[in-house]
Amino acid sequence: MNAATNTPQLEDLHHGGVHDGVHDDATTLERTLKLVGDRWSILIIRAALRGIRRFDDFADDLGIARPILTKRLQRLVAGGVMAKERYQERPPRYDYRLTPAGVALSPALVALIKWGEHHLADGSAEIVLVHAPCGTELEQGFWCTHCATTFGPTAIRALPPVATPTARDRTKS
Amino acid sequence: MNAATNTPQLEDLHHGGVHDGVHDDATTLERTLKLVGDRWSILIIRAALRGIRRFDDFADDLGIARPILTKRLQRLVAGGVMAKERYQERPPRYDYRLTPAGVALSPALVALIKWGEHHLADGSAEIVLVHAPCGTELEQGFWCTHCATTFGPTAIRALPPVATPTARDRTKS
DNA sequence: ATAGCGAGTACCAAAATAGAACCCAGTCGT
DNA sequence: ACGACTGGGTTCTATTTTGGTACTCGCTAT
Repeated sequence: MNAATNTPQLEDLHHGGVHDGVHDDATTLERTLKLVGDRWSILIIRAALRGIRRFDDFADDLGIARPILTKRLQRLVAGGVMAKERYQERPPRYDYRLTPAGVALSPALVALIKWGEHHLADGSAEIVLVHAPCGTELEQGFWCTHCATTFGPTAIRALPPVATPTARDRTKS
Repeated sequence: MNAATNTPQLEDLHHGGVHDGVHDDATTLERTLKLVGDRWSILIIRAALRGIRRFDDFADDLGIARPILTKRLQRLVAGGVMAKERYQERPPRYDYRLTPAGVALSPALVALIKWGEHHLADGSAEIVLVHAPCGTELEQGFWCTHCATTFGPTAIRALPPVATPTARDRTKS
């Protein structure tokens, strides 16, 4: 097997690999990306985190075509990320707000923002994310409660919850 | 962690606050999403982290149509996430591997994986990410080096880098 | 010479996206 | 009472992006 390559050790990020041809390879990541892995969903979530709730405000703020916005919002609602709520009865009006699951996407958002600011910034960073109470720039990373230490991506390994299926092995020669 | 989920304080995630209507909103996040914000790029990066390097192997592993793969790889290369390298001279052969910037996307990947496992898992988690040295499930989050504490998304605030209102942003009010 | 490999392209059909206009229920100003 | 307005969409068409299969091209090993 091709274990222990010189690459990062995240090498088994989706546990199995060898599939009998079935596409149950629709791993959680793939389904996650189906839900939020397009050019708009993340921006919608960011807008929602900024307090935007109403259809027209999303449309204005994002510059997204309205039919697409409709579909995205529906998908996010179906996926449990946002909830549609009637905020006013008389003329029935609805808005969209993040569910706790939606707010839980913040780490991903932050990771993308920080990555962009670091690796894609034209000139200097546009924004800096800080710890609100003290104003210090926040760090994001991994830590191990057992070792009480932080670490980088190369110290990550992915395990299936129970067993250890072998890594996909495309031994050619 | 995240108390008060219905009033996230990330409300200023891209510093504008009150929106000025201008579309210089091509913020870094938007550019980041243009680069990796589709259904394949993240999966390509995951595959690369698993050690996949060659065109055909990406194609096989992901089940992506080859023309799309070509475009995605080109885009990732152009964006500095991956590098195309000749790994053999005689019949000139190239492969693609992550740059450090590409590896730096791991936090985003991990955030998405963990979110999916937590909020989208059909049944139970498919994989668990662990701290390789000790095997303990990793935590991901934010910390403040000043306060020496960890915190959740509600304690995040976004600031413009120097608090200088970058003239173009002030043009409206 | 021919079969095969690796890394793509060419070509076409199907789907998603963008943009603008339109719809509908309710409400407000006059 | 009547038209304009508001909020939250839908319909329509044009364009772009995807997906799928087949093919090419340079090279090598048989």
